[in-house]
Amino acid sequence: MKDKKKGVTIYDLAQELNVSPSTVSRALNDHHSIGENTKRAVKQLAKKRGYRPNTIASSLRTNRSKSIGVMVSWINRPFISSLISGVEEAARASGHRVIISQSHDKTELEKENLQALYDSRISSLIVSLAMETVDYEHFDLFTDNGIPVVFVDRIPRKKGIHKVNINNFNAAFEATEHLIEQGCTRIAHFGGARTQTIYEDRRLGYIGALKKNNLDVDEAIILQASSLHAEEGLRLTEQVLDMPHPPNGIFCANDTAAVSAIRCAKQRGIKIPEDLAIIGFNNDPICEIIDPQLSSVDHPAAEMGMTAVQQALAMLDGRVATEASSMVTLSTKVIVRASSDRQKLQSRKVAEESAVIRTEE
Amino acid sequence: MKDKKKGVTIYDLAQELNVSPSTVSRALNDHHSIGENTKRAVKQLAKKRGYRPNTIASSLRTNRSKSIGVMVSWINRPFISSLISGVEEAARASGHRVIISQSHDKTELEKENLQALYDSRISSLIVSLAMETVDYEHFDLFTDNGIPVVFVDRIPRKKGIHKVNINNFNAAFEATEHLIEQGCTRIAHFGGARTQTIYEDRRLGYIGALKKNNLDVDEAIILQASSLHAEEGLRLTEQVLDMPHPPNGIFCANDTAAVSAIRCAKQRGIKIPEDLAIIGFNNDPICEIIDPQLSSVDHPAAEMGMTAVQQALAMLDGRVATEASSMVTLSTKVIVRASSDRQKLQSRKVAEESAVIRTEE
DNA sequence: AGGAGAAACACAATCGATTGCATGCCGTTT
DNA sequence: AAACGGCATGCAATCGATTGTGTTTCTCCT
Repeated sequence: MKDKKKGVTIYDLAQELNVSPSTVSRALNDHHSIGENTKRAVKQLAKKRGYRPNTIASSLRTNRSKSIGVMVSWINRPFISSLISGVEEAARASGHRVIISQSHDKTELEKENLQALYDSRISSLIVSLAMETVDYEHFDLFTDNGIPVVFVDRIPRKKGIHKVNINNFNAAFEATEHLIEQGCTRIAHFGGARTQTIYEDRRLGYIGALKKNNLDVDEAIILQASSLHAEEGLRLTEQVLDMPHPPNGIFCANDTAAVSAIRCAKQRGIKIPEDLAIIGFNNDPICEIIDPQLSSVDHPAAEMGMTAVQQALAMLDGRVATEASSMVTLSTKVIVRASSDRQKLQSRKVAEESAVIRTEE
Repeated sequence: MKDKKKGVTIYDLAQELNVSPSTVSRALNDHHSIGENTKRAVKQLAKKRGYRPNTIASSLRTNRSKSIGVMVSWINRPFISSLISGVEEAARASGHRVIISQSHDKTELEKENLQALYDSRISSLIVSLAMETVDYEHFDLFTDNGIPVVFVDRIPRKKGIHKVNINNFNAAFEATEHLIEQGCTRIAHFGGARTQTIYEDRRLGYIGALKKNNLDVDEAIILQASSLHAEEGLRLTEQVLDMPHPPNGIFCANDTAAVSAIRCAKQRGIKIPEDLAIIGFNNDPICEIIDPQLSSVDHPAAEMGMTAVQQALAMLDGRVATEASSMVTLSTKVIVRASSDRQKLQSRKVAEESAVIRTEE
């Protein structure tokens, strides 16, 4: 009975009800100029016939598609995949599609794929920058055309943008201070590319904690890698442990490097946390797997993704001006585990900064 | 000088070159009926004016969009996120977008989101089933309308479909036989929902290996969980270790459960691998983190994603008939690590089955 | 009673690219 | 010289929904 081949259009419905397609369209969109009876009849028939709106046609006409672009470095990383998971959930709840794209941490690829996303007429864009990226002109393509851009996690060092992040300075400060409380007097730091604000902020937070507690800031044990993967973590750990005066604590800007540090130290027979206390960042699943378990700073990854979507939607609705700037800061927690727990606290220390939304300027 | 507001269209180009829009369209698509000079002129001007095709308009007219839908259970899982990473890469290389969707392992959500993907006019669909899913009628929406569907990893128990997977039977067989070679005489198995072929096949492979080696098949130590997460792994491990005659080997259908098994056994002072040898499945990053390191079966996750895209594209091009069925089987490796290595081999055993593409029937 | 105004709907243009069907032109064949 | 065929291009319809601008028909008010 039912036509399977072609989809039902508003024309089909219009014909069957002896009204015009425009009436059907308006009825389905709850336009005020359509009578209640008509609306009811249209909607009923639409359901009966299994009408599905052609989003392509709608997009063409309105020049806006219900899709959100997501640009990240790599999808297959714990933090990023959780973030995207959150984005997908929030997007779906509001009837949006999610189009993903990877930059592989390369600016060139970021640019290319951004162009492709633009060509797809995405309604808004959520971005975590490629590690390499230091200038942000390629995002003007979107902002100049009124397409909301929300930066997440790896955000530009720039004013006048919309962003969702955590307070990296504070988080690093607290993580470092935790090590100090555990009696660490000489703390090394393994950071990422300083061109990325998150890594720079963590470095500054770390230094801030040292200074507040009257500890020396020794540049020799403040190391950075362009990519903090396992091998780099190993290399950096060996470097500091080979020093005549090695550190008794390490604050790593991610968990991957911290795990490498633990493994390297264990292999050398160094006791963790007695001789060397270690804390990471991200609270990846591996934190609970490694022995001793790794202390870390917990990120609300999925929540960041959902919040970013909400910000983007608010801009689309005009509730937030696209030209303005905004910042949502989510809270973090220092999770204390065996790798840094010299007093066997086995507890959690909560950074008392709750989520804050504020508009700059 | 340049108009920033509105995009350049083929009409703009046509006007400037004093040709018709249809000529411009054909020239850009390398249609044979357009002269070489004209093509050159059109393409040159297109580049000069920064022309970007309106994919929406094109999609409306042709009723096909260059986008691939991906439906998975959860994005934030190591295997899945690697798979998607592969999909994205292959899709981008062929000029396609990737739209993602999560089923959260629930059939109901899978159906809803599938409908949304259909409404988005995706050109093809790549699916890893929700754990719950046991009937597959909701995919007819695509197959009946000529939209290629490629199943990956968690595939239907059904003929006449297109799929990309691994040989789960063989992989499980080899993993189990590896444990037997290490001297295990009583091997437990932790599996997933038997309604999912991958878990059923692994179970059968495990049983096959036992039988071939004349070992008893004891249903009491063949356990399954609807979702093999960490807590379930712990529960199952306790269950078998509490038995009067506990196993001396465990083959887990995923690494998460295997890690739980290791931790549980360690806590009880059971020696691994001497008293209990353990092997997992997936070769997640945690395998190298846990102590002792976990043996596992390596999946080519990203490659599976890329292959699935290639299959979908082949169907779109007509190189593979949509109504036919096909299967691409990728190779797996048993990775031997400390958790099962009683002879301190520290080597890798490679399943000698290389990638095979074959068309059924 | 005359007109203002609103309620409810129809008409037709529009978004930008694609494509079947002409059309005009030139060269070649018979 | 008529006819045919192919090459290069133009014309106009089309995809399905949206929306500005009418056009009715009523109601209400002074």
